[in-house]
Amino acid sequence: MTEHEERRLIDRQAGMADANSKSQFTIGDLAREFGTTLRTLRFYEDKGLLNPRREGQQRLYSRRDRARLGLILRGKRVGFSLSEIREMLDLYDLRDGQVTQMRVALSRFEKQVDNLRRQKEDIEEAITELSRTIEIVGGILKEKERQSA
Amino acid sequence: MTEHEERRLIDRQAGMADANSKSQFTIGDLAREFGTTLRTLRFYEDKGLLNPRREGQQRLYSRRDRARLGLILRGKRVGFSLSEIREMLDLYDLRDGQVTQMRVALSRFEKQVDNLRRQKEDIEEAITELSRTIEIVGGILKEKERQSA
DNA sequence: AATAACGCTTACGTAAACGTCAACTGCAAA
DNA sequence: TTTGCAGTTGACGTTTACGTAAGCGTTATT
Repeated sequence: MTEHEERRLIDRQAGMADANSKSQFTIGDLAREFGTTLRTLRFYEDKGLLNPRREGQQRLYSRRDRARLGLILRGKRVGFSLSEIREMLDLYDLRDGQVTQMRVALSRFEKQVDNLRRQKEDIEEAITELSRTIEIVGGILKEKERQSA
Repeated sequence: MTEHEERRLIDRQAGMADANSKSQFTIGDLAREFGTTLRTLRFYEDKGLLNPRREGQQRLYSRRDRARLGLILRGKRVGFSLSEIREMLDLYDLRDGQVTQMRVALSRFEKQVDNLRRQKEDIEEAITELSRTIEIVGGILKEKERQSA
């Protein structure tokens, strides 16, 4: 079965009625719930972000795995790379009492906010530059149209 | 000579006193003036963005080439990919009287502004989400510190 | 028995924009 | 003549986050 077909299957199913009551999840369960693909989950595992147990060949995800996946996806949304996320999760596993770990995370989050702010500024500058160009080009265009009229 | 060494050479030279009086430029001239590398200029040529003439083996850039390079770099700054830039430059070369060409460019610029606005929104959302997380984590941390005191 | 639904693995492909090497050539100054 | 600087041409490497292909196994249903 190709990934494409897999996705169609995922898309057309919804019934996650008991997602919170369950304590074990298949790879398909999680893909559906979080709107990702099987490939992605396997990829994350390959990168050491997830470690579901195996029932024979099959992956079985615990509630903890599921929570980790949630953290991974949030991390992505806010612009962390997978390797950064991995580091933080590893750190989280060490739990040296959590306080130190939380402090570390906190400072990374703050740094990332700075990054995002910088990116935002870059984009704003680009918008400004492009808008200026648009006005200039637009002006010339109008001029030309006036002449040819 | 490695790229690293090349860059050092570039960095330590400045004298572009006559950059505007000249009409011919070596690859090093342009790299210095625009703050890029030789490799980059060769790469752009490879991608069909630049077409300097040759004096034997050596590349010789005209003022027109130099202007094109300026456009390329502006295009990059505002978020166009090299292939998009290439298309627009090619279009520019056709000069069907320029008006049609300018209209095409104009609409692309406007689309790109939309893209940039969207990107900006995404970043703003990320900032919001991360800030919320920071507050939560920060709150818990304070709580813990209070307890241990 | 066949098909569907779910899962598995290996492994190559993709896009973007160059960086990094290697191995030369040409020219001028010391 | 030996450096040193400037330039040349391949061609492979890098990064990120998966997509896609291909082929195979397991259950449950039809």
